[in-house]
Amino acid sequence: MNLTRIKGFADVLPGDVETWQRIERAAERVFANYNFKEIRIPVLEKSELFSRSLGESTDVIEKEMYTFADRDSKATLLSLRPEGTAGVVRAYGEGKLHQVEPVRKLYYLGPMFRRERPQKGRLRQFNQIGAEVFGRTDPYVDAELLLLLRDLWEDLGVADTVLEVNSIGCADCRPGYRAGLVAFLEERRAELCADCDRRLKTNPLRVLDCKRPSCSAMVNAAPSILSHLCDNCRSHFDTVLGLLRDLRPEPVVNPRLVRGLDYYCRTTFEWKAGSGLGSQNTVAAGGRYDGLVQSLGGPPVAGVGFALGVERLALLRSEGDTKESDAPLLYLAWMGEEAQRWTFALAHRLRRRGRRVDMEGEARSLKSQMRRADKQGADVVLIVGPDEMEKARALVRRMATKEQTEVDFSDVEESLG
RNA sequence: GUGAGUGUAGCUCAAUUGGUUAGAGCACUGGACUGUGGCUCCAGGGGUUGAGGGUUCAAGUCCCUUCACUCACCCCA
Repeated sequence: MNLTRIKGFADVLPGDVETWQRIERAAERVFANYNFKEIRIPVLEKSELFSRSLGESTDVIEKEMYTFADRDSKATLLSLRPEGTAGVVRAYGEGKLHQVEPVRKLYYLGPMFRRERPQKGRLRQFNQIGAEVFGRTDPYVDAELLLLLRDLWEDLGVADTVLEVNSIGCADCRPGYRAGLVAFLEERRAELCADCDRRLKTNPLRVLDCKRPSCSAMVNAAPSILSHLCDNCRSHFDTVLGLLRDLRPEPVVNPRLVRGLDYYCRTTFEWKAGSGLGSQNTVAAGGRYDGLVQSLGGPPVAGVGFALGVERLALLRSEGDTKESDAPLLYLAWMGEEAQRWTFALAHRLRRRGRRVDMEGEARSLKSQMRRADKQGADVVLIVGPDEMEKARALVRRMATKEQTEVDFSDVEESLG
């Protein structure tokens, strides 16, 4: 093949699709339990929506977006969405959803696009299932989202996960903490790795989760965000933790957990896989973004949400997967053109009654047809050849028992439908 | 974007120091059984050795480029 798929874009072939359907159905079920409604939004938006939402200096905006000028207007740059929150926030404000009902619990699923180096669990077109709740500032929603995710793991049989939570404060307390952290790091600047030296200017909080041992050791001595939270953030976070006490596994408080996108405040979390994903092991992540809706021109309502990577979830449960079984298959085996015409018409009638039916299109030996019926898992094979056409009676073979009976043509539809 | 590794049939893998027509298992198709699945046996189809170029009498094997994948960074779901 000369024409192949482009780098970082994947086909999901039959056999793998079932895993996806299983995940999507489980998600739909769980979201319904928590009274979330689905929202569908475009994959293409004005670039400015993302840069204003995620932050100009984030990697996603600076070097990972698929951005281009529309054909008829060089002024408006468009981008394939790199994540879902910005678009949902936009739709929430644009649709004036807050006017009808101030609290909205929404979810979405679909492809996102980031031009990164592909590797396991990371593609340039990848799929996310995400949730956003607008209009609630209470800590109970934060906890509700995490419980919802736990329900989803349970439904899908995903074990061996770790939930890390943190609070990164709000507009009142974070600036003070940030200044203190920067001062602390400036003093030890010589010891920082090259990446962290850069982070010190662009996003100092990110120094906290540098994986290098030298930086990590230094950060241990750095001031912790959790001891600098204002009273409101402190009690919000404590309530969230209290509500999660019965979660298994119990959440790990990680004061160094910092999210990459600018809009987060207060509660942040990451749900990681213990094994099976390599270094890209975050399956779901999210947090609170109270100022975002308003900063994008919407009403002054709070927001919380998460996104989970469908590909990563699929990798976690690709082995020993219990696929949802298809309806039983009825296979029509025929010999001779007359029988073919008769079974073709019968297939049509049975399918309209909701039966899963298949048959060959070209003449094959009965043996071959039986073999294919078996391979496809048919529970019943109907055999019709010249003899049966003559007698107007079809042979019905039950595959599991090899039991074979004759049925009058006039009764076939009723007995198989 | 940086560094390293791996590319042989649909899948898992062979192929001597560079040496004949690149093999095997599984899978697929057909037959043994003129009209009966799973087991067995037999046969068949399927390869630009990822692609392009170079060295050589001769390249799956050596060199260069490129593409894809994997791992570690960066970053994120």
